[in-house]
Amino acid sequence: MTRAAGPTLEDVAGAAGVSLATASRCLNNPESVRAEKRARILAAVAQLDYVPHGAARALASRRTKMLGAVLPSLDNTLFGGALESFQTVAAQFGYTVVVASTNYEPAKEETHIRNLLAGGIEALFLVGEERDPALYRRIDAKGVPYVLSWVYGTHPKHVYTGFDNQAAAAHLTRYLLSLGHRRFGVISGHTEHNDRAALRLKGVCAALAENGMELDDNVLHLRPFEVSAGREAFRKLMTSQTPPTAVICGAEPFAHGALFEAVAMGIDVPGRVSVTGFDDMWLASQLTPSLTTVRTPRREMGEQAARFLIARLEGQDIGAPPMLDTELIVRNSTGPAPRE
Amino acid sequence: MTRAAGPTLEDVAGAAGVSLATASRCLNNPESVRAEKRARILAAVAQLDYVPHGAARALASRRTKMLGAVLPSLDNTLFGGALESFQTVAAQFGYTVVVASTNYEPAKEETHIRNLLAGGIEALFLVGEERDPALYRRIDAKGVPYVLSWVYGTHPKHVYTGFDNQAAAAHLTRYLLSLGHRRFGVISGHTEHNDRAALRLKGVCAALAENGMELDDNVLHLRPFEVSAGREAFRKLMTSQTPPTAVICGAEPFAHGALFEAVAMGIDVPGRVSVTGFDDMWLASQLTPSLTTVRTPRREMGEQAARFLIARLEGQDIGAPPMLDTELIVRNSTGPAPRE
DNA sequence: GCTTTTCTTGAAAGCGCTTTCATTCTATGT
DNA sequence: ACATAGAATGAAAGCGCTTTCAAGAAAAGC
Repeated sequence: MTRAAGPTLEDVAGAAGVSLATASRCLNNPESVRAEKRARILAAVAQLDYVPHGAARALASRRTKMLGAVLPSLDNTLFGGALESFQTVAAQFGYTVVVASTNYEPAKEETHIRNLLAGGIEALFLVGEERDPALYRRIDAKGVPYVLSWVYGTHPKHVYTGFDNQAAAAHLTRYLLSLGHRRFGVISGHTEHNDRAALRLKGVCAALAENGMELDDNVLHLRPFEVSAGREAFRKLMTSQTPPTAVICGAEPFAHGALFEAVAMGIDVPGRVSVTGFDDMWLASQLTPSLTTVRTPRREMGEQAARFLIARLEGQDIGAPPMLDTELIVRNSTGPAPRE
Repeated sequence: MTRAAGPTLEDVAGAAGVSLATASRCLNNPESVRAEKRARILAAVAQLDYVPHGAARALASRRTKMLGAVLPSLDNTLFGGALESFQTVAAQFGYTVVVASTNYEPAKEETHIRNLLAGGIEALFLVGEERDPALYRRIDAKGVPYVLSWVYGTHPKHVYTGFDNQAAAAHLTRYLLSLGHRRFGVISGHTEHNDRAALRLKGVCAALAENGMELDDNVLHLRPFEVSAGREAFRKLMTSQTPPTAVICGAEPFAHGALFEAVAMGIDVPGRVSVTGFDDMWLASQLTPSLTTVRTPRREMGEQAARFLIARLEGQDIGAPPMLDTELIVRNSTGPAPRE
C-alpha cells in the first residue's frame, strides 16, 4: 500500500517563510522562536494539516516516546486494569503504548520483547520476575529501563511495582487458621513459569508451617486460570474422603468457580466450607455469599510503573517505587470451621 | 536518558566484510544474497547481537508494521477479547499493536487517533461508526486503512467487522414477546456517543412497534456500563407501580447487576420477571439463574479486522469482511410472562 | 573461446526530522 | 552613538536504514 505522502516540515517551513530548522524548533520548543514567526508557522501547520512523521523524528532525536507492555493476557480485567492505567498515564505524558500478550505462554515473551525492542520502545512493563537471564541481558544491552509488576522482589538491579504475594497469601491463611480451620484445600495456578502463583502457594505453606502443619499433595490442585477449572477442582476436593473445611484459591477465577460449584452441589458456604479468592475482582463483592479475598493494587501498579518509567526516561530520578499494599477483604464466604 | 548505542547494520556489514546494501538485503530478502555471504552476515548479526533500528527502517522503507487500536476501555473483557485476538493475528504477521483507551470519553478518541497517526501506525482498529467526519478525513488524508468494529453499517467507504446490533436486539425482543411479555423495562448504555447502544435500543423499539407497542420513557433507564448501575436501575424498575415482566439489558453488566439485585430483593427470576443480557460474557452461563443473552463475536471481530487490515497493507485485496453472526442464547433467566 | 544474459554486489541518494555551529539581529550598557 | 552580550535564525550534517542504479561476476549460449 502506498501511503499518502502528506506535507513535511519542509512544506510548513516554506509556507511560513522560515527555515526548516526554525519550524522544527517551533514545534519542539516554542519559546525559542520569535512570537511573530511562531504564529506564522503554527498557522501553516494548521492550514496544511501537518502531522509530524514519527519515524523521522525518532531517528533524528533518538526518542520514540513509545512504551512497551507485555502481559500474560489482554482478555482479562486482571491485567486490563493495569494496562488501562498504564496507558492513561502514558498518554498524559505524550507517550504511546505498544502491547503484546503472551497468552500465558512464557515462550512467546521473548519474541514479543525482541520485537518491541526492535520497534523502538523506550521502556518496558513486564509481569513477574522469573525469566531467562539472557532476556534481561538483551533488554539491558539496549539500555531500556523496565519494571516488573505483580511482584516485589529483592534483586537490586530490578525495579518492581508490585506487592508481596507471599505475605498476602500467608496473611490470608493465618486468618483462616484463626477461624479454626485445619483441613485445607488449595487451588492454584501452575507454578512452573508463574512466580506469582508460586509465591502465593509458598505463603500458604509458610503460614501452615508456622502451625506445624503442611499441605498434603492430594489437596493441592494446580490448574489453568479458568472458572471451569475452579469448579472442577472444588468438586474434586469436596468429594474426597475428608473434604477440607477451607478452600484457598490462588486466583479469583478459581474462587468464583468454587462458589458456583458449591451452589450446584448444594454445599453451604461458609457453613460447611470456607472459600477465599485472590485479587478482588468486581464480581467478588457481588456474589452470594460475597467472597473473602485479597485486594491487589492493579491500577496502582500500572500507574506507578508508567510514572516511574517516564521519569527515568526524562532524566528525573525518582527512586524505586515503594511496595504496594494488599488488603484482606473479609466478606461472607469464610466463617468458623464447622465442628466435626 | 541516553540509550545504549547498539551495533548498526553498518557494523554488521563491516564484520561480515560486505557492503551496507548487501547486509540490508540479506535481512529483508535473504534469497537475493549468495548463500556464502548470507551465512557470514547472519553470523555477524548473531555475534554482535544486532537488532534493527525500527525508526530508521520505517523512515527508509515507509513501513512501520504498527497497527493501532483505540478502544473504549481496556479494563474490560468485552474489548479485551477483541484486542487479544487482534494482537495475536498481528504478531503472527510480524505486526506490532499500539493501543489506546478512551475510557468511554469520545472526546479522547480524536487525540489518540492523532497521536497514533503521528506515531506512524499503518492501519487502525476502531469501535463503532459514529464520529466526526473531520476525524475520518484526517485518517483518510494519511491514507491509513481502518476497520469499524462492533457495528456493521452500510456506508460504502467504511469497512466493518461487526454484527447487526439492531437485528440482534429485535430478535431478542421478539423472543420475549413470544413468551407473552407485554410490560418491558430497558436498561441501556447512554446512546449519545455510542451507536452500539443506540442501535440495540432501536432494535428493541422496532420489535415492539411491530406489535403496536412502544417503549414508555419511564421504563427506559440509561446508565454507564456498570454492574452497580444495573442493580440500581433494576431496583427502580421493580419498585415502580407496574413493574415490568421482562427487563432487557443493553449490555451484560446491567444484566449481571439485575440478577444480583433480584437475589437481594428476593425477586424470582424468571418467575416474576425475565432478564436478558447482551454479549454473553463468561459469567452469563455461571449465574443462577443462568442468563439468556446474545452472544457477540468478540474474538472474531479482532481477528477478522487484523486479517483484513494486514491483507490491505500487503496489497492483497481480500474483500470486505462479511457480517458476523450473533446468536440468541436462551438460558434460565427468561420464561413465560407471569399471569396477572 | 567469446559474447550475451542473469545474478550479485556496492556506491550513493535519500526518507523527514533534530541539532550543532556559525551567523545575523536585537537589546543593553555606557 | 558604539561596543558587547544575548537571542533568534539558517545552513548543513547527520540519525540508521532501504533502494535505485550501474558495474562487476557468474552462468549460459553459440
